[in-house]
Amino acid sequence: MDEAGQAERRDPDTPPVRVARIQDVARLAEVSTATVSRVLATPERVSAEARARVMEAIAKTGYVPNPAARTLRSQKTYMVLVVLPDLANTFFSKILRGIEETLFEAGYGMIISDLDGSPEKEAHFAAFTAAGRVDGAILLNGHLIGQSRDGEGSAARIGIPLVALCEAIPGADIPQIEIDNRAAAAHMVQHLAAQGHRRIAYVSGPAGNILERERFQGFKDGLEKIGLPFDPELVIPGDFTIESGMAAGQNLVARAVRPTAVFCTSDEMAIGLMRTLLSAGLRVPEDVSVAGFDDIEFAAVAEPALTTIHQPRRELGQAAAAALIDLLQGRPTPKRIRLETELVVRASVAPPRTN
Amino acid sequence: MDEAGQAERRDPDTPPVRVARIQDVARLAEVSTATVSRVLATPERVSAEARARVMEAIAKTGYVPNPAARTLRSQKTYMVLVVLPDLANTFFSKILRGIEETLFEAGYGMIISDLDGSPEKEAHFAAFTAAGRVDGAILLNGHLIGQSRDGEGSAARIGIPLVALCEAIPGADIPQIEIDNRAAAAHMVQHLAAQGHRRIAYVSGPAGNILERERFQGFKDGLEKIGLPFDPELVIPGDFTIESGMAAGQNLVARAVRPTAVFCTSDEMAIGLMRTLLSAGLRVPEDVSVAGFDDIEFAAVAEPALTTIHQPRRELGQAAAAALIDLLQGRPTPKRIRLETELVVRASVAPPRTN
DNA sequence: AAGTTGTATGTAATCGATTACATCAAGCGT
DNA sequence: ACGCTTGATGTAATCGATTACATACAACTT
Repeated sequence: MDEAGQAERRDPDTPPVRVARIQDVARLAEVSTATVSRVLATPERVSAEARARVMEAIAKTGYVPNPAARTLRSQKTYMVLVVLPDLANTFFSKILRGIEETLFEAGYGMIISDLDGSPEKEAHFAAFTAAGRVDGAILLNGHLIGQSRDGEGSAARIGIPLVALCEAIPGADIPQIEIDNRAAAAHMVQHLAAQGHRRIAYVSGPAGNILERERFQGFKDGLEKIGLPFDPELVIPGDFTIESGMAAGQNLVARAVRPTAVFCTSDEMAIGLMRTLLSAGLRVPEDVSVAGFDDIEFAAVAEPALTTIHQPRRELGQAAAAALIDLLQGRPTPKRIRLETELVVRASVAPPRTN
Repeated sequence: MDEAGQAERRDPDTPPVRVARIQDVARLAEVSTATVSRVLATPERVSAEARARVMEAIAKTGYVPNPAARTLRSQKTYMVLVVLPDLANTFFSKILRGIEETLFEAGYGMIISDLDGSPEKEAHFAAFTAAGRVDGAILLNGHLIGQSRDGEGSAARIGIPLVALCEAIPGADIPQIEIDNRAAAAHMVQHLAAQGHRRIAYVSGPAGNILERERFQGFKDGLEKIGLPFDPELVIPGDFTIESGMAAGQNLVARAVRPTAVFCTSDEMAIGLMRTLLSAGLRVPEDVSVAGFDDIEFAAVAEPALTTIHQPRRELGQAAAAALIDLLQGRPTPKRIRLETELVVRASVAPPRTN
């Protein structure tokens, strides 16, 4: 025999936990291991009597199949990788919960990878998937793993099922779950215009980001629809974070001629921006109206409460997980799912002063 | 032979990805698989020449060890389970990031389980750990898996290394990483008193929660130190959520005699409470001072900016992960690590009006 | 020179499931 | 009654690593 057999794992006072193996169940139920395996995988192919005996033996022994052995043989991990750019970002947490819920119900576990802007980590996770640690992946980061934003990727070749969530991945032939960012942004501009605003600033997301591009397009669509010219002076750079929102606020405060409304492409930026405006003695919405995007929890309790675009985050997560599961189990999957957004009107937007 | 050999995974247009196996590396390097394995695990036990050949073969083939096979044989998963009560709670995200960072550097992956208050899920994850899917677990939920808050648990018997983070687990002989909630709460009360407050309300966490118990003790400690009587009337129930903070705000608004300061045991409650007060026409801090606990990102940008207790969340996560890794690798681990908190003074607390 | 020790490597058992294939009995058509 | 299908079950190969044990050889001792 090998080694010390079933030695305790660490030290003598830890009871030597013997987990039941399929052999133990088979012996107890007086069947072969094949039958036990079949009871779990394809119960209809086992006689009722044998099935009952096996089930009883499983209950008695507390048998749980060893996932490593199962994976090794069947090449299925029942694990899904979720790749996201920043775990600490509020926006993702509710999405993650939606994903987790749906995966859990289907018997899948979730492994999270926070890319953290590090190519090194990305390479690691590319290897991760390649090594067969997961059956599939949900990508929230807007590009394939191991692929530069514009270059050729390796993840597609890895050949595990992928689903893109929120940030569509151009050119990738995988299911995309998203909202209509462009239409939602246009909608917001129209709302601001309907309140009487004519000088509307735009606080952008990070350059190159697909959400940013779509929302920016929507911003311009909105201006066009209401017959306003696009003024590059009114575009303020941001990157979706609170800090960049505060910086954008400084930018505004420093201006001689200020816009009457500011459309921030994330709630975090809107809240940061409002903070700066208020600290500088400007009032929202009396002096400047502010609108956000996402409808995170804090949007409703900000002061003033934030007018924004509601994204069904939990549902987005659920839909992505469901799509991936369909893919994994060989069911047909729509290539694109678009969930509805909603304009949420709160106190941070009001008609401009008419003086 | 078995089945269809190395058939493509899904459909014919997916290139049949052949991942290199240890055999392939061994053949290419003209050594046995044992030597390849040793190069990876104990390079010092392999001659320099053989090692070089193997390394080259690994690079050439892009070999990555199959984790399922490795786990099956060695009983090590290089996976850690993180159990938390609510993934959607802002408070946890930065902690998770700290955990992930440290685990990643040590070559461990992270599986997240959102308990979501469901005993069913808990049972599932107890089985999860029992089945050997993870080497260890970090518990943020304040009790052992599969154990009721006061009852006997099964997780301890499962025998995998555990670490408790934030919510100490009384009676469990495992490393606990936390802050001194009691001292921090007392500190805040003293700060409020130093500003001149004498009627200080307390918005509690969920009943029975260990954080709540400690902070409540600290609240009473603080009162005692400054010679104020404890008044049960000034305790308002909450559960750490924004919503409960808003409800607590209603409670205050409805009172004839209001406290001059409110200490909320979470920032989320403080922000919700301020929302309600402001909506009711009360001013913060002019009419009521408000203090929080945690120092989440939004505390600094709230209006008014929130005075609170800063918790080093990332560091807490890192410390917990490091402790678990020590445990997993057989190094000695301190039974209790307490990280420092800091009182962050912002605008939401001011001296009470003297009229 | 024989014995001892140590180092490097190979051989093959092993981890615990899944599953292709073999076997066997019962049911059925003719 | 004979062959054939169908259904239930068992046997054993297999997944891809790790690692106990065996072996081979070089370097020292005495």
